[in-house]
Amino acid sequence: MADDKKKLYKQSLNLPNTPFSMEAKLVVNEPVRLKKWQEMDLYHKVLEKHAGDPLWILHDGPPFANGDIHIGHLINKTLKDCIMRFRTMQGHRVPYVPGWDCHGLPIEHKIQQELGPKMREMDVVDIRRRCYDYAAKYATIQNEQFQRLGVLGDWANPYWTMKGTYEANTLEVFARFVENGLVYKKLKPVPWSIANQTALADAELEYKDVEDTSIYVEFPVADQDALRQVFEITEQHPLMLLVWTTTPWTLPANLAVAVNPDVDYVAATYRRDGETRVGVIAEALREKVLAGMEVLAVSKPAKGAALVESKAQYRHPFLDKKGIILPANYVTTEDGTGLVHTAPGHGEDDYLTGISHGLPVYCPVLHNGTFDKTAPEWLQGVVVWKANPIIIERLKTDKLLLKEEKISHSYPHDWRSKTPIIFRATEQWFIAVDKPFITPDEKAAGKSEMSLRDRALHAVGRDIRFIPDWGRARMTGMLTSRPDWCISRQRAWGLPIPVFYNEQGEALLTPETVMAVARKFAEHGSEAWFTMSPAQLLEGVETPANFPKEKLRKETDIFDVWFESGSSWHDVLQKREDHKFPCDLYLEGSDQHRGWFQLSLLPSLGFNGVPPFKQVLTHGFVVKPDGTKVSKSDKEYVTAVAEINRHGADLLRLWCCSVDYQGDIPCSPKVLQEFADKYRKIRNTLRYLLSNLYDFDAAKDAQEIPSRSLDAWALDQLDTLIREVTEAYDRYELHRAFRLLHDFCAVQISSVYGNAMKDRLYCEKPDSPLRRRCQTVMNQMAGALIKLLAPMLVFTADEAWEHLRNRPAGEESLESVHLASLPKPSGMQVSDEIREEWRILMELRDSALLQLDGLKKQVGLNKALDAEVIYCIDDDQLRRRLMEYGVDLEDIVGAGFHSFAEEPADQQQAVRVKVIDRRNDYQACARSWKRRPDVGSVADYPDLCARDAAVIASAGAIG
RNA sequence: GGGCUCGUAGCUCAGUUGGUUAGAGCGCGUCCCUGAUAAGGACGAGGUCACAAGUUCGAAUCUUGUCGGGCCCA
Repeated sequence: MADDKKKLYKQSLNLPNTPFSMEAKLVVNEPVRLKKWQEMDLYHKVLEKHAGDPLWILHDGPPFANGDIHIGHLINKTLKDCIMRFRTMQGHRVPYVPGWDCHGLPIEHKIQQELGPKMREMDVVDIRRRCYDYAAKYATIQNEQFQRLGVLGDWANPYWTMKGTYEANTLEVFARFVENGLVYKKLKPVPWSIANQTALADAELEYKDVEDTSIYVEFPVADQDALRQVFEITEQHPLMLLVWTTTPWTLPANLAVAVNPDVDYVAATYRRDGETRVGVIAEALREKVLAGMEVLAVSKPAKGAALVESKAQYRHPFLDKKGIILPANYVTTEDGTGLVHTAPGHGEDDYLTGISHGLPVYCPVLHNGTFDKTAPEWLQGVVVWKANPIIIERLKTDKLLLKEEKISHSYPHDWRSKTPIIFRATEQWFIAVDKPFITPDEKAAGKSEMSLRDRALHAVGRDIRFIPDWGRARMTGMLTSRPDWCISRQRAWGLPIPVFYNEQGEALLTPETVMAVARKFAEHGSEAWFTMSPAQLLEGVETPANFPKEKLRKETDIFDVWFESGSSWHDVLQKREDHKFPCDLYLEGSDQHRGWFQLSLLPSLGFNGVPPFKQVLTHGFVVKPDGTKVSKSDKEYVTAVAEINRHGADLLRLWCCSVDYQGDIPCSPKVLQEFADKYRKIRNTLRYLLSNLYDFDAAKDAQEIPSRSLDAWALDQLDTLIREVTEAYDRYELHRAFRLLHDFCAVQISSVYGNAMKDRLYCEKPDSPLRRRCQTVMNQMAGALIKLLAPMLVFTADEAWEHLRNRPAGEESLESVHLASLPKPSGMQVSDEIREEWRILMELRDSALLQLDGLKKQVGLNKALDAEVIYCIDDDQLRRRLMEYGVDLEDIVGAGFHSFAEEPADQQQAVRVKVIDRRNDYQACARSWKRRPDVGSVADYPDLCARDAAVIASAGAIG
């Protein structure tokens, strides 16, 4: 009997109900929704929806078309997508064209590996065809994987740097550089494989520990007196620079000796082989180098800078020429003598030091590793590796070898032939960074010439916004120190540099010739370079008399891939419809300060005179939970594809948005696993809201919200949330947006408001104003939350949107939340007085909860519904105001009943709250479970409180 | 070795111009509810703010250095 009644009462409640399931089943459901979006062409629908809105463009940096996407890609694309979706909802038209970097060494190597030795017999066109197919395959695979992540974009029309039109556009940029006079050719040392007689890229070097002979050589000083003055010595023994090298064979190319201007040097007098000599050496290394020798005297120290200033020259140890002393900061006192042998034709450092002081790039070594005719006769035709002992012997004969020793160090090797490489100066193409130029527009505007470097520094310093802000300093540093851009590579898989040579070896390179080739590439792709003759390629262009078309030879070098990817703004922003230049945002990992950001900035400055972007945002790198970097062989390595298949894209997206991307981003499978709780909290909160709105019809049921109510408090909290989340998104602080949203679900809704509203939602008559009021607020909450979550949880928000019965005005029929706009705050005005009341109520709530906990422990009061909350106030006015909150005063802590007492509160507070166990005083209502004095007050329903009796009575009357 | 950068509870984050006992959510522990139920609630324990000096009446916050991590160079 009692059980029957219980059942009956339960059936009379308005319990939550929704088809929006608790279990997300993201892995199963996301692909279904994705298909739906693709079928309805959501991307273009969204663009159409915003047809009249201003453009906002994020230009996509192209990932390399190689392998599956990893967690770094996932972070990058998720941040992009999230930001673009926010901008869309904010009221922008946001077209997004993804792209891929398709040329380059890694792909060429993969193909080499696949082909093995037979590659040598293959035609370059054939090899390139295979490279193309390989890149196309992975660009397509990654395309699908990015779509699976939920990234919205024009996936059917991505840019590929290897497409003919793209290549032509890159050449168009190059043509402008030629026109501006910024392209030139000169010698530069590059890693060179003697075995394969080819230049190598850095990525093709393999460092191995080897044992070499290092020698200490005495370089006789030519202006002895000048240097003696520096050290304040008077003895007339021969003065020598003591120079150390691990590559004796580069001595024939020696042009200078580098010293560190800040290091102390001394002149040490020593005896060797019966002769007394004075050697210049770094103070810190004197004892080590001269150990075992008879040292007679050591001079006062002098800075390296003083050596440079003395302008003293030295005689080359075995050639009839003089060298100079140069300053270089990279000179250390770790090993050697502190005086570094400098051969600009044989090393990167040497080269940079040399050219900055006007030295030629001299390299007497031929492509086969032998000395050429400019080398001394006794070395001509000798392979450099055989030259070491010959040179050492020669130095010994001339008594200029101080000592020799074996040294074990790491030395680069050609990873194919496994042989040590050499640095050899070869002809390379460059872009001048310091040469002033002017664009036609600027000329018309009466501006003056400026170099690429100055333009870049100006733009970075003033015009571009960096997020985080330190990106500016980082890029400024890199721009300040960067050398001219070497744009040529001696490889097969890339964009050919469109230069022709006549029989005299002179280069033909004009804007017209470049554009002629560009037209062919646009039509046939860069294959044309290999399949067509120079005459065909130059169709429509007159060549000078000394460049007869039929006698021309084609350049074999290709472009540095950075020049291609760095010209993407031209292909996408300037050539595609519905784009703009410059764009609003470039967003990549922080390694791209040196990479794509800088190498997009320079081409754009050369072509347009202005940067391609207004803002640059960078994110950090994924690290293991202990903060160290992940490698592919690591157990902590997280595969994006596997994790999406395990957890669903939304969970990973949410995780991406929850971390502060400015620094390192710790990640592991475990981290993601644990993150599922946060997703569930948000999902369940949405579910709770939706499930209490099943019978709500905003058009008829919506209520005014009185200020003195928890509803108004909740609405105000929602307004704050909307404002703060919007602001966080707007500042790209996604993790802040996430935290605000999550905490709102956990605290404001789950713990406070949702909990307090249960009694009225369930027990009141369905259409009671109290209940409808709450539903009015919950409906607002659901709408706003779903929208604010949409940029992050693209699938879940869309699913929830389907179950939202009362959508915001004007958006009722939208098929997807992604077509909706940002929620707006209710605009409700709240007086300071009300705000103070809310503050007091929340404080009292804390106090009451604490007291409830005490009663639970002391007397076993387990249900708050068995307690009464007494508000003790002696301020009549305040009491009257609080009374307006009605049942909120008990529901806010889940109590069964509340009352007021005139007991004075203590001095500290205006109001005090007292919680009393009423299990022995009142009866509990059988329906609402509230324990209160009015239970049994309606004669027909002795087990119900007055409210529930009325509800049942009216329901009975209806039924 | 250089440039830039990061280091606050187990985790993810707040900490305004230096100013009480350094906060939140999650997780964890204990308990409650069983009308959000593979849910929900309450309470509680967790921190030498990487370390060390210094400036100051007072430092998570400013300065210098040290240690450890990351990106980019060399």
